[in-house]
Amino acid sequence: MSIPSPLPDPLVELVAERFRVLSEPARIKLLDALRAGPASVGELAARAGLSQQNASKHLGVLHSAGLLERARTGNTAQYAIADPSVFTLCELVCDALRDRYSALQAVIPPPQAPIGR
Amino acid sequence: MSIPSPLPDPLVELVAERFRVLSEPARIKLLDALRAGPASVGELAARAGLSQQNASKHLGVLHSAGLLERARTGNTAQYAIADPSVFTLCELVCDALRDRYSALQAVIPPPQAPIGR
DNA sequence: CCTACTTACAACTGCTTGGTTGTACAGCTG
DNA sequence: CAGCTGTACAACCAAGCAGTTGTAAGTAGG
Repeated sequence: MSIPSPLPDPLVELVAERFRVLSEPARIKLLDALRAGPASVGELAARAGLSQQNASKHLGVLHSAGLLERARTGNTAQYAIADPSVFTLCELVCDALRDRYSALQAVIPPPQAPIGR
Repeated sequence: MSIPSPLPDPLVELVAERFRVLSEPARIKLLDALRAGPASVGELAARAGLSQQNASKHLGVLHSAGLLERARTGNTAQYAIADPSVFTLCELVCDALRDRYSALQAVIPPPQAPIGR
């Protein structure tokens, strides 16, 4: 374990910030869209079902967070994954969610889909 | 890869929600405090440097998210980690952050600590 | 029974931020 | 040069949430 026991405050902030960047459905969709490979803003917006402005905004957030790389080629901007660990994070969460809900499904007489906040 | 390619919307929501729960420094501190083992609200509040009400509130959030287990014994409430995967998540983020900042340190003539938003 | 203690909840405030709208800027094309 | 396309930025509105304050409920102890 290379992590100090009382997490220093600055590290706590950075970790929370990283999670905050990933806490938005639109950004998860964009990252998901990037699983198919690098693409332009318009292409990603289409894949994720977002407006061009909204996609650009969220891509900017992901880029400033260091999760994406940007490459401008002529008139278009190519975004690509800069930190592949985000996929590992998402997979871990998906596994945990699957475990949780399968556990729930084993307990509840399920009347309907468990989705609904 | 057991994860569908265009992530279904409900799953996207759940993943984002999980990250949102982890996107708060106070909650990261509480989880960090729980690395030393289960403890009462007051104890955790002290460890994390939070007020009792604030700690209770955030512990409630973590509990509703399924990350913590609650056990009331007499007058006190014992909270414990229910989903150890959160630690894996935090370690992954810490590693990624370390990589990122070491990469930055290799580029920048570092005048000072790179922490500072 | 009365007091002290621990936990949880409700109300309030201020800040942050997501999505939209409008627009500016840069590059390609004819 | 003019028009079109792709991208980014700024301003606005509305919703959500963190932290505080106050307090209620439940338990243990004298």
